[in-house]
Amino acid sequence: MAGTGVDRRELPLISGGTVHERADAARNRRKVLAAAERLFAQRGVTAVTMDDVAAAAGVGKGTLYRRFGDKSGLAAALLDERERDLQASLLTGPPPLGPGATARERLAAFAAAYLGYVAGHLDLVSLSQTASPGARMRTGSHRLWRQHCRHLLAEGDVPDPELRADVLLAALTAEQVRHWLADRGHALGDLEAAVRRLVDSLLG
Amino acid sequence: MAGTGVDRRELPLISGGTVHERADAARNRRKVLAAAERLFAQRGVTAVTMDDVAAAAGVGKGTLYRRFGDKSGLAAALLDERERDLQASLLTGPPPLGPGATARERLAAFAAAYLGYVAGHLDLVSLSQTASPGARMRTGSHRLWRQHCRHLLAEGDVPDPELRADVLLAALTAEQVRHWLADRGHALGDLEAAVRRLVDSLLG
DNA sequence: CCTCCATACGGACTCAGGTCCGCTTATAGT
DNA sequence: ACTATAAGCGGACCTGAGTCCGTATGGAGG
Repeated sequence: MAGTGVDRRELPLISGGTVHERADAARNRRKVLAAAERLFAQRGVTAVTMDDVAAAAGVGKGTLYRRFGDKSGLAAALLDERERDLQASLLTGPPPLGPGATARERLAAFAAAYLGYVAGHLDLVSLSQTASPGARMRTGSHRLWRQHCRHLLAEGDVPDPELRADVLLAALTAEQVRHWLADRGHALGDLEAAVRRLVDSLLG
Repeated sequence: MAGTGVDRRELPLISGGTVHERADAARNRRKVLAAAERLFAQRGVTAVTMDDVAAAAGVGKGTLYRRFGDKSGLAAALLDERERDLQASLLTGPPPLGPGATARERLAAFAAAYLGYVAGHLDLVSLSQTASPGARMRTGSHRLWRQHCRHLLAEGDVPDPELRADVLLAALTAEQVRHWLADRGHALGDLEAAVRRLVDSLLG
């Protein structure tokens, strides 16, 4: 979570708790995110190239790549802000998403909420997951979702909680959700109900 | 299953039950598959470009793409033959893979066998699944695996058999399996056992 | 205020996947 | 055998992702 893109070397948390980011760099980062958001909204994610973003932001391509690593990093950075709400709800929000409900209830609530999040930003999430193979696992936020699921599954005293956390998240990939919604024509509500039942099964 | 690549218009089954394939076309198809197999074995899948394959096969790039659609199609064609064994076992082989065992036993056996198949051809399967987004769902063989799972799950009287079939296959994506094996350092045997337990949960 | 250099910039360049289209040829029909 | 024609061929070409490297500059230390 946190970092607004960038691979390994940590950089400013989103709020700007600057460890040492040059002013021009911060300005460019903001320009790029704003331009990307606008272009994606206007033309659709797939129709926008990295050159487009760079040009619209009035920035060189190198800058773009230095900041965000690759296209999926840019998508992750844009999603970062939107994930914040969900993440906060999990950690400190009211039940059933936050602490206070049973592990079973919390996991079902998480799965439903995560499904909604993915469905609500399909293209962006898809991009962040599929731009490069294995990108999905490497996002900071993925680690958080994963840990949350693992934790709740372990509380439920299920075998292989870690692996089942991966299974649950693998089931809710952007491409999988897209397939259910678009190719299979399922309604989001039906999916949500089915996913809740699935969680129930996973918890034995 | 069946088609040796090619997008929509069906073409010769692998054995060559020619619906109408020109002799030179068949020859080129074989040359390409042979060259691709050799190059992939020699240099590793990711280090081989489509130009390499075309050149090694003594064929133009256009021919390559006409035959196999895209890189993932080429991978699928190469896997085709290796899938055949597993597919035959499911349909007509001895239990527990084939008919004769309980749905639960058969599904556990399938999951374990499929895991082994994916792990045994990680790079190729990965390529066939990730070359283009959504490629995974569109393979002929995927439909077969899916239907098989759906069928067994339905026999087990589980809710949402179709969706759970997708979940099971989503859990056994090449990238996911690679992550478990390489990044997480799990042993294939442990994974197999865990996947069997997972199937048990899925069947209530 | 000045200097210095780590940090950042930008755009030319490389590389690989995928498309296009004019030419060639296998083969069905006569 | 002889066409006519649909199927196939090949490689030049296009596009877009990601890299490289010479140049510019923010800002810390003097």
